[in-house]
Amino acid sequence: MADQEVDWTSHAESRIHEAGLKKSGPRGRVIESLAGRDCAATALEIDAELEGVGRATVYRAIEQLEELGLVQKVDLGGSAFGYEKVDPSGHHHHHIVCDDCGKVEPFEDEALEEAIHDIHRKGFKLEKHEVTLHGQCQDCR
Amino acid sequence: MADQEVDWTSHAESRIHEAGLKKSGPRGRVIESLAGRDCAATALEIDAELEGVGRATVYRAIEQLEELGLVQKVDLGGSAFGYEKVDPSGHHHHHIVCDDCGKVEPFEDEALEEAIHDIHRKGFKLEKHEVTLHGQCQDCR
DNA sequence: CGACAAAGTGAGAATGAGTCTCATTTACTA
DNA sequence: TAGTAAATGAGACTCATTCTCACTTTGTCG
Ligand SMILES: [Zn+2]
Ligand SMILES: [Zn+2]
Ligand SMILES: [Zn+2]
Ligand SMILES: [Zn+2]
Repeated sequence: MADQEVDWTSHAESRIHEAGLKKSGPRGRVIESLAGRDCAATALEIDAELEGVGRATVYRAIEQLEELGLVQKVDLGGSAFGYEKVDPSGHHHHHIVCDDCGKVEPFEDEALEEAIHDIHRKGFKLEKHEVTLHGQCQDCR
Repeated sequence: MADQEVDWTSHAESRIHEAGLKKSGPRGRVIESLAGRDCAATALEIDAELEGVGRATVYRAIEQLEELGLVQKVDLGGSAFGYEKVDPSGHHHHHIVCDDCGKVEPFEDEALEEAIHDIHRKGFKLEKHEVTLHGQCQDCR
């Protein structure tokens, strides 16, 4: 387990405690599952991975984590959304999707972040952003 | 009806003909509906607008148009996807979504487009991109 | 013109992700 | 330890989207 995972897990647990929520095993396992990945997974993938944890609990946990800004929802082009942990430092990545086979790869780009940071919109308080690049991967050319 | 709509409509109809597809009234009405909007609508909104056109036909038409690059799918954060016409010139916009009320506004940003254009990814042929900014609109502050 | 094949269509069934309900259990707090 | 609010899991439910299928339209060829 990498340091970052430990950090995110305990960070998540403390934010949950600060929010007045109770400690719980099933939600803890959802947090662990998210901590162990470096890119997005669907709610049903997590549900399938966690035997003995109900679907409703998985969705609820993800929802709570999302409200606390600990997890973000990402559209991976398929039929289900993906969810991935949010690094408290603000460090993040975006995604490239192969529209043929569905493969998803994370990427980072500083110039892109700057361009987005410079966008201001009257009447809107901007909080986050999502960028998805679409194309074809090597295997599908 | 603006010039651009006429252009996109006939452009769409010819591309459909070129693709070996047959002329059809119901699909024509779906094309009209998309032509008449300058931002995204959901499939069910279009279906509701077009009395006498079956749901399956609306979805099929959108799918065909999407495959021909005439329409693009956009994730508006809600439960359904939006679809909007693609200008053959390549001119396009992205979206700002209010996560509280769901309001969607289009925006354009040249610096953002340049930053995206400069992104290259080994093993991927990039074809399109989607950018969504999230925040709160004035009414929801 | 017909006649044929391929594309198109609409009603409704089916699918599948996500949400809701509710009776029961668990965690904190006084 | 009792009270209270949060948490849980099974399963019912919703709703966007896809699929099926019998039937119609379109375009082509003779
Ligand atoms: Zn990711
Ligand atoms: Zn970013
Ligand atoms: Zn738009
Ligand atoms: Zn763009």
